[in-house]
Parts: sequence; structure tokens; C-alpha cells
Amino acid sequence: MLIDLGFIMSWNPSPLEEQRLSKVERLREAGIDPYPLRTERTHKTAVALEQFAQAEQAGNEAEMTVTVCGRLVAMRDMGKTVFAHITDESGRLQLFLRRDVVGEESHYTFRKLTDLGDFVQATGTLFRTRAGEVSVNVSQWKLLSKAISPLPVVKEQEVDGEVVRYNAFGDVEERYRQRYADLAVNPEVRDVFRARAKTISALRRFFDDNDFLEVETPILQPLYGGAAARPFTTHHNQLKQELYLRISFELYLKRLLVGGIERVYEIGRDFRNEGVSFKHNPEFTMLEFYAAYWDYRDVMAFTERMIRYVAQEVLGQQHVAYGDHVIDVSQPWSRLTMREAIRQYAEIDYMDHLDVASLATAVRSIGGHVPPNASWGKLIDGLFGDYVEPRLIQPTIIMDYPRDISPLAKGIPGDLFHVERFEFFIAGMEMGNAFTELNDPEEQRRRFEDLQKLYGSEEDENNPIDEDYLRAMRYGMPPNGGFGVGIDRLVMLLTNKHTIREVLLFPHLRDRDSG
RNA sequence: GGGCCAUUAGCUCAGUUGGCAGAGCAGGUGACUUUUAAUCACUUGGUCAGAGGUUCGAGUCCUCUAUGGCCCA
Repeated sequence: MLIDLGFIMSWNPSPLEEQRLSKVERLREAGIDPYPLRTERTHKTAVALEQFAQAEQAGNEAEMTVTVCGRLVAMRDMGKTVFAHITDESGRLQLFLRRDVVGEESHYTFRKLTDLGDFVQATGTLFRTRAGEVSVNVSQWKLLSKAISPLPVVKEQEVDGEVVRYNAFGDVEERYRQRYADLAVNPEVRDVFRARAKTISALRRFFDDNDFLEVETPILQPLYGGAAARPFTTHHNQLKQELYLRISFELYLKRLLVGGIERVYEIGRDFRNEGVSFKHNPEFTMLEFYAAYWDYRDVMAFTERMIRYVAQEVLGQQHVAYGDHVIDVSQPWSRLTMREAIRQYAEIDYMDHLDVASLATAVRSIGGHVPPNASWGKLIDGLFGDYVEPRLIQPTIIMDYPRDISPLAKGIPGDLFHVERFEFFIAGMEMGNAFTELNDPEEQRRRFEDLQKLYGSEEDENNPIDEDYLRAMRYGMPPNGGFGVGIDRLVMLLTNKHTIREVLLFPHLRDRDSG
């Protein structure tokens, strides 16, 4: 079957690649399989180094034989002696090959038919060279995998204890497009994704320890909802059914509360068919949770505990270096209402402007942006995004959101304009969103219908009314607090990265013209 | 959506006023039995992102396109 992968260009070997292909031929002619089936490894490089150091400390100079495997990353050919470095996931180790030890033919093959980037296996005894570096005195070696394309060669030098790197593979676009090469030659990139994995496992542990049940809900949905966003659409051929990729988990997770699951969470991918930016990727990872019998104040307290726990688990401390800032998640977070925040940073009290026209005038008077057809709440949200959000560096909870942009949150008693909703911000970024969840099915229907009136059918915010969700709610949904946090942004914070692309292994990039 | 900047060898980068396309590393050949950004000698390698224009002549100036980066909405 012919599969059209338009973004993959056909490959024409470069001169360097031609050379390596001819080395593959020469290896085969010499009876050497460049891609053998079996590997024998006794030690990771870090383990070998550690055990040798222990033996030395114990005054035990006895010979220690190891077999190590890794990628060839440096080679210094001295003629009858060759020095080389291999790296594996644990670290880096020097190989020392002498012609009179490995034999003439093997020595020649190593010098002439291997390249940087190849994977090799080497057996020998550990010793310390005259320069003091622990090395393998190789008695036997074997090619494990021949690299055809040359990896960028990164050279390192230690100057005053600092590692200086030369020729590092730094082209941002190429690093993302060829993440495999990026990971192979820039080891600190691997650390980012280790931190990401740690973040997710810490979150999972935190929720499991707090009696939450982890679930998986549909990614392919007949209706989308739970957020103001445009969905991706797709189609099931056999069922002849239009489907959407989910934009949130909310409506499915809350159905589970109806079903009697009191604390539920999901970690997974959301898809939003919107622009890309330093904090937006078309697919991103969310965590949402819902807890019966909680309100948004319970959720606030829990959120603070959760972020402290994750920082402690991932970084070993609750102070996070981010750009020029040190963010302290250990102290109780500031809490401001939306109204207070906008009064403070934009110097508008929107409660003095209770209709759209008046508020729009006020926004314009301070030079603010007024999008066409914006609702009252949308204007407030815009003010907040422009004037407040970038200033919220230390963890801050903004509470009591406008009602018309919060269709799933419970109103504040005696307040027609606000609902029990909060978002929290760190480093000028929205990290999460939460509310006391609306559980009155009649009220929920009215809110949905209000939205339909407020936004034309063309608007992104105009979610279809999910009748099945209303049916579920009619069976009785316990009062509950719900929450969502963007994992990618949390990882950005914890790894001091300033674009989401640095914390996604394969960030979305535009198709590049292969011509 | 708008503005600015970038795109030159596998990698990192120079390229003057518009006048023969450059360096280091990597690669190749050779020397060297404790090197470590190894060193030394010689050496291969280019659709200057793509298309068009101005010009006797364009990597360089102009227009458009593509991708990326930064800033703004």
C-alpha cells in the first residue's frame, strides 16, 4: 500500500552519507554485520565508573573487566593508540584501544570504518590513564549499529570547572524538527523530559494518595464542550459519523460524579484548533479533577498543596527559578477577586460599567483593545489578559469571574454578575482554572441557552448543547469542585523554559516545503 | 492578523562599497603507543532557503514566497 507522507522528503544521500554507505559495504565484505542482533552489556558507563572509584578507594587495584555499550561521540586517533568516548544514557566513558591489544585488523576497522554516531560495544579492563581519566583498556570491541547520517559533533572543554561547548546543535527549528538529533547531542534536553515525566508521576501520586480515581474518557467525541475553544473535526468512515477531538474532559468527568465516583481525575491530551504561540500548541496535556462535596475554596487550598508537592518532588524545593524571578510556591498564595485585580492594574472598576457599551468606552479610554462583538465578560477577560495576567509572577489566585464567560460554574449568592470560579497564575501565565461546579440541570440549560444567544453560531465559544450531559445532571449530581491545569505550562515553570515547544518532544510546526 | 530580524558546507559561523564562495569543527589521506576542543601536514565538500527583478556583474540591492525567531494586536 502506498502511504502518502507528504512531509517526508525522499532521501538523497549527501557526500558524507555516501562515504558511510561505502563503509557499510566494506564492513560487510570483511564479514562484519553493521547491524548485529545481539548485544552483551555488563555495565552502564556510570556504574562502571562508580564501581572503579569504589575499588580504588578500597585500595583494590584488581582488574575489573566491563563490557559497555554506547554511541561513539569523540575519537582521537594517535596511530597505534586510539582514544574514543562513548555515551550511554547514564553518562560518558573513554575507550582506549591499542593495536597490540586488540589486534591489527580490529584496530584498523575501528580507526577506518567507524564514525562518530555509531553505536559500539567494548570489553576491557578499567584503568586510569596518565591524564587521570578512568578508561576501558579495550581488548575486544564490536560495532552495534552504523550511523549513516552525521550527527552534529559537539565538542566540550572544561574551563574553570565549567563545561564549555563548541559547535552545539542550536538551530531551534532543526532541533524541533529533528528532536532525535537534538536529544542525541544535547543531553540537557533529555533532562527537561525527565523533569516532565517526574512532574506527571508526582501529580499522579498526589491524586492517588488523596483517594482520587484515575479514569480515561473519550478523546473522539460526538459533541465537544467544557471550554471556549474551536475543535478539530474528524469523521468515522464506517459509522458515517462526524466526530470532534475533545477540547476538555469536563463534561465526561462530571458524568462520573453522577455515577457515584466521588473523586476523579484524568491526565491526557486536549486539542484546540487555534493559533500557536509560546504557550499554545494545538495538542497539549491537561489534568482535570472533580471532587464531590468540595467548593472552589476547597479546590484553592488543594491546588496550593498540589503545586507545593510537585515542586518539592521534581526540584527538591519550593523555590522555582524562572527567568529573572525566583518563584516561591511555599507561602500562602495571594488571592484577589477579578474586580479587585482589574481595579488595581487597569484602574477600571467594571462594576461602574454594567453594560457592554459603557465598559467598551472605559476600555478604550485607557488605550485598551476592544474586539468586535465582545460580551461584557469577554471585555473583562480581555482587560485582565492585557493588564493583569503578565504582572502575576508569584502564585496568585484570581477569583469570582464574570458569569457570562463561565457557563459551568455556580453563581455567587446575591451577586448576579459573578460566579464561584478561580484561575491561578504563575510567572505571568494562566496555569489552571477551577470552579464550584454548577449542578442544577435547569440552571445549566439556561446558561447553555444564554450562550447560544450571546454568541452567533459562527463564534468559537458557541458550544453545542450537550443534552446527554443535562440528562446525566437530572439524575442528581453531587455538589462538587472541579479543576484543570495545563501540564505543559507547569513543566515550563519547573524547567525554566519560556516556550511550550521546549517541553514538548515533538511540537507542532508548519509543514515545510520540501522543494 | 501586523511589524522587525534571520536563513551561506553535515554543525557553529564570517563574508567589507555590488567584483573569483571563506574559517573552525566534522569528513578524506598521511604522521604520532597515555590523548581529551589532541596536535601537525595535505585535502574533499556550496541550488548562498525558493522564485522573480535591477545591474556588465548579486550571498550582498529590490519584490514576492516559505520556514523560524522576537515584538505588537
